[in-house]
Amino acid sequence: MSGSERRRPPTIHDVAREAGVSRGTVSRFLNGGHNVSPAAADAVRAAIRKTGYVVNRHARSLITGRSGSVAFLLTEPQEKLFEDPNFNVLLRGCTRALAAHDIPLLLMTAGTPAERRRVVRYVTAGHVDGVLLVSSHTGDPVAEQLLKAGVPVVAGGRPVDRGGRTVRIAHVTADDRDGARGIVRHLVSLGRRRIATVAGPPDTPGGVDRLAGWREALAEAGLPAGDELVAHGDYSRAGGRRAAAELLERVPGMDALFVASDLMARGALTALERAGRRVPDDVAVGGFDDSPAAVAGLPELTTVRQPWDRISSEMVRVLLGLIGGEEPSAVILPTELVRRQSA
Amino acid sequence: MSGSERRRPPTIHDVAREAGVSRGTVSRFLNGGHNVSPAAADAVRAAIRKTGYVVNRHARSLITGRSGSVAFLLTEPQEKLFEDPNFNVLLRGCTRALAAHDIPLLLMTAGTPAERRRVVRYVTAGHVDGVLLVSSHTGDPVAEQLLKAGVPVVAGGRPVDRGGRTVRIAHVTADDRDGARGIVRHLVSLGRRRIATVAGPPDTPGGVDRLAGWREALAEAGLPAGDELVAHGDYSRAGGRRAAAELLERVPGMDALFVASDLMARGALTALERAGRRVPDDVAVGGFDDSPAAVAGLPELTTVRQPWDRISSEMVRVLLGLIGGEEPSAVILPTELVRRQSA
DNA sequence: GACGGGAATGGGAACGTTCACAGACGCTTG
DNA sequence: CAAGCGTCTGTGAACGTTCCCATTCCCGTC
Repeated sequence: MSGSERRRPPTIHDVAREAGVSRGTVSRFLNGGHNVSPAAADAVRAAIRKTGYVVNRHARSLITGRSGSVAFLLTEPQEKLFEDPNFNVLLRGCTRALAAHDIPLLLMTAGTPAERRRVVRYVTAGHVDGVLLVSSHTGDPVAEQLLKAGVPVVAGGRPVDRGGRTVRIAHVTADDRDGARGIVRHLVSLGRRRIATVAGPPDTPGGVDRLAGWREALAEAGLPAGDELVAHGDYSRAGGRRAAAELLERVPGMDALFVASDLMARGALTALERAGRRVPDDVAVGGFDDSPAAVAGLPELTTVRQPWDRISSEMVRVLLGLIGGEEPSAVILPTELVRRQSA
Repeated sequence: MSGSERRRPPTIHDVAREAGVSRGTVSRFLNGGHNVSPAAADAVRAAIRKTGYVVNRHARSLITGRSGSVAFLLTEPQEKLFEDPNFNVLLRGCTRALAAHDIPLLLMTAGTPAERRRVVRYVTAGHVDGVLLVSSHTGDPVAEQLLKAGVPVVAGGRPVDRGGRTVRIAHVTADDRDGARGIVRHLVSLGRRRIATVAGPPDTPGGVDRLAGWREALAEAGLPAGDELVAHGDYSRAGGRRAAAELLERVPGMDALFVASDLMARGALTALERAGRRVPDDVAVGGFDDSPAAVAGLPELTTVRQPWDRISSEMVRVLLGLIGGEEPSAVILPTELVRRQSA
């Protein structure tokens, strides 16, 4: 078994000979079948089956200038990939959506400056046709460089600049503000009146928009929404615990808490438990994401479901459109309130 | 900004002209620099910097027959990727290790038969140079097909056939048996005498080897290790809960429990809590993996750390060796006992 | 029956690299 | 000084595909 030679695979030439047609015809058949007679198509089909032909993507890419592959680029430090379940769900969805188009996904991370350089060089050299960009933070230098180089880029989540304004990048995102408004309204409808929030970092769209939704829902209900009711976390479990503890100290009478991510919410639950508060009796808790963390312990979290399947499939759809020459577009998808035990 | 033309990138020819040498010299410089005079090397280096040249991998691959990329292949149903944190850690490690060699990683899944066909066709067509295979189950048809086609494959974890014997695939794994023996010895040293176990599925190496380690440690200590002390889970949280509940019914007097994965252990803790058992006072619990799940709740789990960083870097090392023509080898890495609250 | 036009086909050229080979050069050795 | 050898260099060929153009064929129309 040692020197197991890999035989030279059949080429388009072999198929053409087998089918009794020219390379050109086979190539046309492979690329949509336009201007190929039914008889020729049948012959080619049979020849492909017989020879076991598979197109050589390198040769194709060399001449078309397209690689037929797409990068999934994570511009957060790599650890994030594992702390935050959302990245995983997105990665799964994109892999699946791309597989349907027979497009391979290259996984790349750009957490450090060195990685960033490597990735930018690789991508701008044309080794991928487009980039699915995932990053929760703002002012991403990679995105700018790629855009400037004319590489099709679709961001997952609303890409914002340091001022919180939307950057002109094609993107797909859940309607964070509306989702937050919805779950806070739910808390209000349960009769809660002192509703605090653990927001995300102010330099992330989730941090900004979910906080805005919270404010709006409280304003609607004529309830207080002052800054003393807001603490910021970093989307980690520990950050959620700290922020909730801070709020408990500051607002001992709070009877509900909206946390901007499920993972932080789990941390917040720990803080509430330690402080002797019962959930949901003393404090109702709402999360965001409907990530695995939502049901990874008791009580299960009432939360806002982000439509990850649709987000990932839309990201792929928009990216392929961009690659095909369409104009950048933004897609905002509705969220869904998921009621469980915590509220 | 609409019709943003991507300029034709510089080729090796441009570099050669700029440096005043021939294509051949530039190519030799790029591929190790053998037989290139220092003067020529300097000129080429400068020319590359000036032109911003990046090698066109497609053209290179076309002639070398190598793609310069590697697939990370998950042969479990995709959902597994998200339920089981180990896959994530492995994925991160492999991405990082490959990045150091400037080798892109293609993420592929082969959960369904259709996906399997697609992947096998893609890989055997030579579109990747090798495969990092991750699968916890046995009798993997993909692995066999790839091996038969002469594709370099390295498995993460011990690849076993239906009889539990090691299959002849290069692989890298933690020493599951030894790790299990170690943590069970620890339980024994705490004075526990009725030590049950939630094992993994019997068709996985983790299921077989960790169970064997449990048996051996108990035999050493002269403690009972009968089948009534064994329940099987499926590596999911819910499975762990069910199995632990079953054991509680069957062996009410158990004072320690070794669970073959952290995730299942978290489920088992839920079952113990519901049954009113205190951990670790009434029942000491040991896990396996040292995954994020271990510290994702209270009590934090005493567990067996798998050396994921080393596993992934060794997988990459072995795979690159295989690609370079070396013989398949197996690497078994030691584990480490991590003491926390649960035991 | 000549003509126009669309569908189908074949084959040369090109994509950007590596490989193999031939040759030039400089040094050591007989 | 010739021969031999290792180092360095340039050039033509090849990799397998798509693109482009020229050509043929068929059908409908004037």
